[in-house]
Amino acid sequence: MKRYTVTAALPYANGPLHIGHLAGAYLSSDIYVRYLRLMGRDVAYICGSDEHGAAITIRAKKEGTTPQEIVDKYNAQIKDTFEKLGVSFDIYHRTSAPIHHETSQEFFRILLKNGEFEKKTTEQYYDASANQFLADRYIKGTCPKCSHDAAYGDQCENCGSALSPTELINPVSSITGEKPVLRETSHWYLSLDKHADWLAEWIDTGKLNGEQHHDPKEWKNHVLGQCRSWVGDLQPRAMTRDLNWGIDVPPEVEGSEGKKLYVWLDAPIGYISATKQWAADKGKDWRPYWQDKDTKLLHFIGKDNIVFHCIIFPAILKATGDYILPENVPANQFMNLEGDKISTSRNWAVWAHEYVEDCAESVENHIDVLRYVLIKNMPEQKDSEFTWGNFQELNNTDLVGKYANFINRVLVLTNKYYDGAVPEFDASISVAGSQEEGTTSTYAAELKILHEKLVELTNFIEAYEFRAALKALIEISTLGNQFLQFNAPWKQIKTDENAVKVVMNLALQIVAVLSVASQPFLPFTSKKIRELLNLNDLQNGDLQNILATLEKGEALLSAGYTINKPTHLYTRIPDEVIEAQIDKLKNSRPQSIEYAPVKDETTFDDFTKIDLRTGTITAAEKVPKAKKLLKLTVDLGFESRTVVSGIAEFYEAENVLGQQVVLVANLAPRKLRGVMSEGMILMAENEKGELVFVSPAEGFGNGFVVK
RNA sequence: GGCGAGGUAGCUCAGCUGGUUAGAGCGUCGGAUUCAUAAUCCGGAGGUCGAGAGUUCAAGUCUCUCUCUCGCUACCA
Repeated sequence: MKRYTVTAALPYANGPLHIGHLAGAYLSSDIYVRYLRLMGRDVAYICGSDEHGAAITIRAKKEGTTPQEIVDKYNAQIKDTFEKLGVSFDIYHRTSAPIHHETSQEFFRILLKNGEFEKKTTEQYYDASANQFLADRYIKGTCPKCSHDAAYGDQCENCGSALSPTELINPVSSITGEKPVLRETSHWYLSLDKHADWLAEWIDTGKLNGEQHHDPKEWKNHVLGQCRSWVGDLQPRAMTRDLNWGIDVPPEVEGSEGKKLYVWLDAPIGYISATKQWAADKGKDWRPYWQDKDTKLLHFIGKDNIVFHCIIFPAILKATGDYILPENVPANQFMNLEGDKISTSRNWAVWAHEYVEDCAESVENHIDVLRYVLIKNMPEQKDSEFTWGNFQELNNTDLVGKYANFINRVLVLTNKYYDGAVPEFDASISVAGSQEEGTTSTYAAELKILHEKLVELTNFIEAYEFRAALKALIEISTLGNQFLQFNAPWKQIKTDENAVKVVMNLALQIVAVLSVASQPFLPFTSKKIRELLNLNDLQNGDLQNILATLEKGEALLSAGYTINKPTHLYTRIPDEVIEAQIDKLKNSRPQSIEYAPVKDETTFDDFTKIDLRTGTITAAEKVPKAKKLLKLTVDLGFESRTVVSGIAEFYEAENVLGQQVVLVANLAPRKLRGVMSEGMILMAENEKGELVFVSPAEGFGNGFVVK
């Protein structure tokens, strides 16, 4: 392989990063890329902000500002956070950049020219005063079937009929309240179905155009599973939208006015435009990084993005021609936090930018500690869990106890016995072996073992097994600790000074290896160890160099070389720091609960049209083939009703018997999953979407009016 | 309900194409040691591998059924 193009998922520029993001796509890619560079490989590490789409417009409206200000704010914040965390992108770009707009439009032009699009014209309602097309659910009107006057453009709530907006009588825009006009709108659909066959073969066998492109066994199980479940049923997908915040469809294309590119013809192409910008900045040619078959393309993402990176984007790349396809998409699953899902709206998260500030004082070497804990718990094969208790434990045992302690004891002894100089030694003197207590070994044999351990670590990285690689790193320090323990130089120094020189020289070589091997995982620590050893900062290719040196049986630090005095790389984290973080998390309420806005004013007369009655549930059963629905029988005193209610996630059928409820008694009946529902039970819903019955006082009686 | 991924020692997880007494780290118990940030090193205990059935000389590993968790999806009047 001549070169690598490594991408990390583009963060959406409408909020800050949390630990789940880091554990998902960014630390894994950063480890991999740092490793590639240390191996002297040619690599472009690409990322940037995804800055288009409706969510950003909506957020801008909510905050009373412009989309541009939103994306400027979060782009700057995210970029800053990545830098502080040591995520070593070659470029962190943004999709609002002109070069990206041009690149995306160019893709559109080529796809159009290649006949990959199918243009479909439909009539859609257009709100002239809001100056935009209206999505179906933003249109209200009178239902042609039951004359209900508040039917939505896709469905009538009253009779349950599926509608199309053009069927509505007297349609009204829910944005402005004005009458929308019908306008023809055309969109370009990518014919994904035409690509189904080669995609299926490519996913299943790794073959592309009859040649072996990659080994599917190297892909993760859950990634392959997802892909296979999608590739069987591919439909044409619209690649344009009627939006006002995004990339214009090329203006010379007929009917392009007001059309924007769909996010999947925008965001992933951001990888390419970012590469172009990076290449231009460096005076390089971008093309080989995306078009040369000797380039290995890798997408690091979270599991929510699998389908797009494994199906849709490859289809786009191949349909455009000239482009290479990803050789692997090592997607991670999700990281939970303290037993619960990470949630932005519930503010249940450890925010990266807050950690960077908060723990700078309380946790020594805090960035690398976080990196260590997140990598150690990376959700590689299944969802994983971050807890502050585990954070403390890993810091105190692995980093302080094993890793930093080993380095510290070597440096202390070297300074004590040899005034900081790497000792000369006699290679023929045998020492205790590091592998098992009571064995004897030689300097050369131990150096060989060290080399093997290092190779093992690199193999894990090559296989995208970063947790295992990190474990291998700690095992190198354990190897060192065992070696010291078995040889006990602090005793030996009194009896056999020459043997101690062999031991200490080798121990120093282990520290030197750690200074390099740590770099992909713990870059700040690596730099500090280099300083302690009085070595230069690492250069590209250094890992490859030390592997070659060790393989030849040569030392990394030569005798007589002088190192510095030790300092503590990590320190124990006391309980108070952890308790403070847990308190912070548990006391953090959502910054703003998203209360539903109060609806438009209504009249007393309108309100009295609704007939609310007290009732009691007398029978309940689950509706088959539905997760949320219970079929209930409600006693209204004068009659009994069958009601289907979406409460099965919160109430078991047997537990609602006898439950007193308030029922909307004059609601038009509607079929739900094949069962006719004759009314609606009133429920209160909180910000988490949890439902609870709204009930009269116990024993009040059935059939009475609620007003 | 459909599809996908998971359910392995107290905790966090490894176990590739089925093959000797099921592994690691942490925690726990016991011991050694003092160069080191009460860190290190050695040893012990601890699992009917979600449940049940089947295939096989042999199953954590394959098949079927069920069950729980997570994600996507349908369903919430």
